[in-house]
Amino acid sequence: MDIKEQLEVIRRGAEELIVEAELVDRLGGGRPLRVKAGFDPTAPDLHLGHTVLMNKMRQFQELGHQVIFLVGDFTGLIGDPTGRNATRPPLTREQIAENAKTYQAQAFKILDPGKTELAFNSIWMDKFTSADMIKLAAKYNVARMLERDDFSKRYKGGQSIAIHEFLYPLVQGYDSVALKSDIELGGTDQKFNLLVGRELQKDYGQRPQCVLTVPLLVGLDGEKKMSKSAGNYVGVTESPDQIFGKLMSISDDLMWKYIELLSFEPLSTVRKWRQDVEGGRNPRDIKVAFAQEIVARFHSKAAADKALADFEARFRQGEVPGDIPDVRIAAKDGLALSQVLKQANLTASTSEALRMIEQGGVKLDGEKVSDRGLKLPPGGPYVVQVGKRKFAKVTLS
RNA sequence: GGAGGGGUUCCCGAGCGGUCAAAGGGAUCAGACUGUAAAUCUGACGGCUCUGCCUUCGAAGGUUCGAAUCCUUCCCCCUCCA
Repeated sequence: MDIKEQLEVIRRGAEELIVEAELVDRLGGGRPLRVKAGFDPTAPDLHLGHTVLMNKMRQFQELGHQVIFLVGDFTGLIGDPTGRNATRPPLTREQIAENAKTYQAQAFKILDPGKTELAFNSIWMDKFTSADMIKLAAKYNVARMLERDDFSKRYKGGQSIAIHEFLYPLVQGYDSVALKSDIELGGTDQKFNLLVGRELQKDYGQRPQCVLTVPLLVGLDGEKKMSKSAGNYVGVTESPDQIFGKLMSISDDLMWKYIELLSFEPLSTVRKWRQDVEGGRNPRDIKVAFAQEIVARFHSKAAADKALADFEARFRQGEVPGDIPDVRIAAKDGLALSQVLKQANLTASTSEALRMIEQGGVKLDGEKVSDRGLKLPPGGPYVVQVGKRKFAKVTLS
């Protein structure tokens, strides 16, 4: 592939490339580039937002470059201050080892293990002496550190910045020296740290790496960035039905952003999709194809087909899904439906159950229930449904 | 150390003695519609043994027939000055 085409792939969905001319020069060098991406093993629960960066790594692999998956096991001991307004508590070695393992298992669903160099920065950092550390620290200064937005905010706000937090960007930058990286990838929030790598490489007599940042994936709500705490995420270990359903729930507009950052389909295909939709094709079709691709990536093609079939059956035909939980409730004399809903965990409270009935959101054996005082005699199983998504097969005994 | 502002239901944010389970917005959930768990519209949105009752407005006391609203003490945030 020529350099121009490579660049187009590299820029896909990317936020910023520093410096393009330098990268072009390296691509023309005829050897595979060393592509570094670091992972802080703090969050073992990966969601699609985390995979944006991995997808970019994969693209580099497909272009024939050498990708380095760097686990920041040493840096994890420091605690990355990025985006924080308070000092982050460091992890223990055991926690880090555990998290790193989970990380890798998920990462290789995207990356080609054969083309991935796994690195741990503890390998060189553990050998670092105090003198080495001071030498490293001497290469940067406080004013430049305070250029970083989160540091300067905390500094101005009179909040504490521990000295060790300054070391994080330095160590991350030194990793680039140790790995002799040609280009480092990271989220936009990592830009400062990535640039430190450039400076340090220069100081250590290396050619400074290029920097490519990718945007943070927007969550399902289309507003905040995807994160577990905001509840707007799709976890890579979630069930096929859930991944599929959640992706179908994103708005037609947001869909394009997701496809750009998450799909492996070539750009030419994506362009065609856009044209099709502009020409009147139902965006739902594209969304389905995309959702299937993602489910297949983390589960299997078969799971993706099944997720689609279940989805259509349930939402298009209003059918009851096959695998609904069985619930047994001890009630010899029968039980009010509102109580059944609550005890089967279909609603959070009795009040909510009554509301659902009043609003016509409850079905019993496929029939809409309108009597809020309805009492079920003992027996069953009753197929109880709340809304479109919550089901239970209830037996009273 | 000094001066001031504030803590309200999941979040933001009104209320400032009764008409307050507490405006409005967001989120969420349900219904309608549909091409989808898109968009749009409608409704609900503390709990319960549900035409009533119980618990909530930083915490604990107090005043009052009656307090989220007034008083006291305490805890926690924020802004400015030194």
